[in-house]
Amino acid sequence: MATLPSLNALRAFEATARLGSVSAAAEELHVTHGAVSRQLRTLGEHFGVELFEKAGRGLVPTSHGRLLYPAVGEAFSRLSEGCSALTRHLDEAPFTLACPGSLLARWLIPRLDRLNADLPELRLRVVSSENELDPRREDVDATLRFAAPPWFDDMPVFALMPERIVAVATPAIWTTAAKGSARAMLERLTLLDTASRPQAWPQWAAAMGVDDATLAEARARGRSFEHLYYLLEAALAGLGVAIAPELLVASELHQGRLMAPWPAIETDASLGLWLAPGIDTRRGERLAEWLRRELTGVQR
Amino acid sequence: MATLPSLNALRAFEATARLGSVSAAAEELHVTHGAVSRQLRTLGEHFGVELFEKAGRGLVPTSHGRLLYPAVGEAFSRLSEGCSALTRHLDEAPFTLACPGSLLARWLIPRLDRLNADLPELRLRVVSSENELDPRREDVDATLRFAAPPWFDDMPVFALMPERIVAVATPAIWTTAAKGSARAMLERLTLLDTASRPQAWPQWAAAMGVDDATLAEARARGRSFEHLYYLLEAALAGLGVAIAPELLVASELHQGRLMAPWPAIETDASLGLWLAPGIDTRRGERLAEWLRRELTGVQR
DNA sequence: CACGTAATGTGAGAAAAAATCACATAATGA
DNA sequence: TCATTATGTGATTTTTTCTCACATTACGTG
Repeated sequence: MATLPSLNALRAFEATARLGSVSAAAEELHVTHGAVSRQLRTLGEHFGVELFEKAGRGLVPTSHGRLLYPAVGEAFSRLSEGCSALTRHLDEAPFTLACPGSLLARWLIPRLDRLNADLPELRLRVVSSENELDPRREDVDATLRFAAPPWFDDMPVFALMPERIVAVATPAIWTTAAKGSARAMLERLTLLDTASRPQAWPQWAAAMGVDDATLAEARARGRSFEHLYYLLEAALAGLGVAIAPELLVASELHQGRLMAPWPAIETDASLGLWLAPGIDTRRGERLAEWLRRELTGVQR
Repeated sequence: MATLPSLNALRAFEATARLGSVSAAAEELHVTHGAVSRQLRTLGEHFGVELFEKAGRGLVPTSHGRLLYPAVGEAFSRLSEGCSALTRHLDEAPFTLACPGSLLARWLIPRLDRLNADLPELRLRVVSSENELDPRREDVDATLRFAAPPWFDDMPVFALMPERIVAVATPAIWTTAAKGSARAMLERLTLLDTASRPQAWPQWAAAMGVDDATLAEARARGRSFEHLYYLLEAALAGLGVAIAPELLVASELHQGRLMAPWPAIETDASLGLWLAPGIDTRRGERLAEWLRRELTGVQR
């Protein structure tokens, strides 16, 4: 294979020959006419002949240019065809987002219509998992979940917001029970949590400055549920004080069905979007951007 | 037409996919493996997906890479085909060199076999013209001749050597005539020249410091011939002293059939090779290089 | 199973290519 | 002839690409 001339020069040649004008080619290639003119000069020098001659206001290929053009034209249209086929393929494939059931039910589903309307080209498909998610699943393009570092370093991750957990219960609980210190609350009320977040109460207690012994006693009296769904039902039924991500109880707090006397505290985990390696990054970025907008909108 | 990714990145992709190895592609493209690796990364980022994955010691295209490869492979082979077709066409076309008859007969023809043997790919065709040459003739790729500046500035020219003219005559003339000063010679001998070089004797006289009046008198007694061929015949027949380019009388001087008592002088002209615009420059350059080698060989 | 070997990946800086700007030059058509 | 619309080009800046050196990963052999 003889050494090819500069590919950019060939592209300039193709556009100029097709359009019959340096200026038009320059516009198509989003450069100045000077740039195209130089490329053509380079190409002419490569072959040692003039490839264009002036014809009125524009240029026409010389006999040598006419000899070269068909192959170059076909080559570039083949290239462009192939690249856009891949792009189209990537754009048309459904994008699969995995997500824990609780997050799906309580945060994502209410926003799913809007998400599909805003990013229809994503062709979003959501799958949930009741158990621990594996972000490396073959058939998953991205995973949305809370997780604490360290994160897999071979998977790009968009950290969306820190996890904030909050202690919630029905207004009735708070009025009948002491509203004093966190410690007082722990001593008198029943603690509710989920099996998937055994660290939630300890983290909360540590942030509130409550000693381990008091917490241990309280937890011994508490109850643990398999899923957030049951936890919330229990809290709403007035069984005790639940600890849960603020994001997932926001609507109950807003409606007044649950109340949170203490501000939410940040844990070391974050809500993040993990992208499968080798998967369409651009669409992952678009999704992350949308999620981030949605989340900052909630905080507003 | 969607905007294409970097063409060099596509070329790196094509070579890597075809050879199954970054290193092999790098070698083929005459760059380091690092350069190819970067190009592939760029291309992957353009599409937002991985195009290769590791397989043993090398790489194989992912499903996305396999989707892209056929088009890119075909495109590059089409490009390479087209470019080499043009190159081949240019190499195979005969190369026409124009040249004044005197130069052709007395310098080029004796060297023509060697020239064709050294540069067979030139497919050299020589045409001569008895009258003034027009280097712009349509059917001529290059013109070899003596000319003084100013030169056409739209035609590339390779200046090969300065023109040197020398006064020559048979040994008999020099022995019978005075061998004294140039002025003495001019006063006693018959001056011979060609109609195409009316400035030759004046240039020589000026270089030798002879006054105009003496020269004018001498020329009045002299004879002018239409072509160098007749001039040389006259000089060899002992009719007088001829002025001629040293290059064209070198063999007679070497054989001793003519002698030159004074050294040759340089004129403001040069022997040069004029290339027609729009014509294969590379072959012109090869020819110029050969001529230059040949001329320096003669001076040796 | 550690080790040599042969790949690829990557950060920093050097080198090369390309683009721009501003102006020169050339052809056209009123 | 002149305004208009092109292309060509020198000098400079910007961008891209490459190289180098080293890190990392996979393979196969003693």
